[in-house]
Amino acid sequence: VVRDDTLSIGELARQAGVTVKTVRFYSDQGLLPEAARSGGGHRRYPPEALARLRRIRSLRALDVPVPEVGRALDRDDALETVVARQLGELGTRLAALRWREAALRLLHESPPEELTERLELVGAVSVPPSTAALAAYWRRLLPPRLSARLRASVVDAAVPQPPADPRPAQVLAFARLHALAARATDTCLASHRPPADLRADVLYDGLREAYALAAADLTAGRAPGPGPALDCYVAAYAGATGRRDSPDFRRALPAQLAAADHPVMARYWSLAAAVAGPGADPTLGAAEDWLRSGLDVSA
Amino acid sequence: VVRDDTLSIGELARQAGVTVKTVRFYSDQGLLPEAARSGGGHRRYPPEALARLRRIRSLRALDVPVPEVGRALDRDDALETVVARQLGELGTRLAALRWREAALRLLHESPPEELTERLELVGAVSVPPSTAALAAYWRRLLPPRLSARLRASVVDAAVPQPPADPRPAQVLAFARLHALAARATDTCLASHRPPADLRADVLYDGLREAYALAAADLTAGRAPGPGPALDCYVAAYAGATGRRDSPDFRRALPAQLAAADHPVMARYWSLAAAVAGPGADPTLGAAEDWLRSGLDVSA
DNA sequence: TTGCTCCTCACGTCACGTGAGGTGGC
DNA sequence: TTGCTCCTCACGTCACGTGAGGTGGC
Repeated sequence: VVRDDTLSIGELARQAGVTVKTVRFYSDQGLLPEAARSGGGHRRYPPEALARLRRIRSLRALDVPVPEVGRALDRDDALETVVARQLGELGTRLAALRWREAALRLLHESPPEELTERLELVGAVSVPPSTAALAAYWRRLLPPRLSARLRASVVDAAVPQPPADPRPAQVLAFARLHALAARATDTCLASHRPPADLRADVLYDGLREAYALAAADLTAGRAPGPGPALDCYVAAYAGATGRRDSPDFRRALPAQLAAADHPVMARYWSLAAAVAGPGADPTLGAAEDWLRSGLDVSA
Repeated sequence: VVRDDTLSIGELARQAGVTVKTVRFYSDQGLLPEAARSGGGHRRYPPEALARLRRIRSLRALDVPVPEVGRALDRDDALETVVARQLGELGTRLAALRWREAALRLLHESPPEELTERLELVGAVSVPPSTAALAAYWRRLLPPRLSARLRASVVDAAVPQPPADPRPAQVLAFARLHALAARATDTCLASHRPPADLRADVLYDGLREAYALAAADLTAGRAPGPGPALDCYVAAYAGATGRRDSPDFRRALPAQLAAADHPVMARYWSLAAAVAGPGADPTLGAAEDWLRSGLDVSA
């Protein structure tokens, strides 16, 4: 009797811990070489097929797609490459799942009478969440004459990043921000545009610096008041309207600022702070508040 | 002209932020009521359909399956129930994804020469991981005469729970434990069974108590030595063999224990500790070590 | 009349699982 | 001879997306 070291499909499946159907599928896909068929058409596998099948199973257990498993086994792609790619893939899916879990937890913890409303609120934001709607809101809000560089930088600073592993409260805040931005109509936004003779680039360049200084003051716990941040803030408004910083200018500024205030901005910044969570850097809104308080204090 | 307040499928889709194909699909599934068809066969939707479609989209964004969405909308199931069920569903999937991510990260951080071996190692454990193989290992390891209650309690204490959000090192340790348990053959296990005249229930009941006391001592940072834990430990062995605690018995015990030692147990317990992670309760193995050191110290 | 919208099939996705109906091999 | 294994179709899964080929409606 000639000793045959090939394996039947059942044998192979059992030793690798998969079903016969699965082995048949891999064979049909060309992932697993059949040594030959027996007289009756039964598949016979060479002994190396077991190790190969185990590697297929290992990669599949990590959810590597079947075609990619094939490429990894046949050395077209290195194992390292496949692992790295799959890690990235999984990161995306994890982010989406974490967001969904926090959203569901929020609903689960909501009082019954708010459930329907909150479902609509969180259901309106995509999963994983996108900041595109908020960025669009800001682009419409900013003066049209602003340079592309400053526009991008302001949008970037004003739009909070959704956290990677959010708490339910952060999901709610983000959803509310989203709704706020979606409700803002173009006419409503246009009515709050600054006057046409304003030098937008001068203003926003100055504000950017002022906010950065104020944020540092805030983080350091300093009380609002005179200082480089406030000087920079006032200089931005003075420069933008072709004037100079002076006691008179400073006295008149708060009323002008208040007149240009958009009523929902306070809500925007408080929601943005809630999205970022405790311990995050101060928002532009918080910096603005700190600066205006400083203006009042020094008056 | 009669004012018609129905919506076309395109209108409806746009306002709800989904594709026309999707609306068609929901309509065909009976999720969305069509008011009627126009002369040319075009679907017309009543105005309430928009709110309904938005709710469908919200629930689908949370990955609630379509049939379940239908039940939630038609009040067969309360929204709360659906949310709770989906939260559970997501928890399971998150656990699996977190495990996979840690496994992939482990492979990603592995030196190239260990990659293949580790892939096989972690690929052999199911995702999410199951403790069934480890429990089976312990059931084969324990004396057959042990009562079901004690058997379950020992297995429970000896098998580490895989962490919900594992670090790569914990995945590796769990995979190694798994391989260790899988490699243990029945004959290898049988050769380490205790003698037949041993009163297994007396021994393991006593050991359970001794380990609990020793674990508390360990957690409190107490050095090995005489005390209630050690008394309990010695009493368990004495009682199991029909003897009494005595200086002679204590002197002879270490050699007997060493003779019965299973060579891979030290590795088992160190892996089990690695699976549990830093700051976890001491393993039974750590308690055993502490007790044996106490025996040596007091000799 | 010209685009745009809308219609209905039919098929694809992804990795197998589930039968049905029949046969090989110890 | 009796189970058990193995074979090949064909179809199902889940929530749509993608065409093809044709028509309605402003």
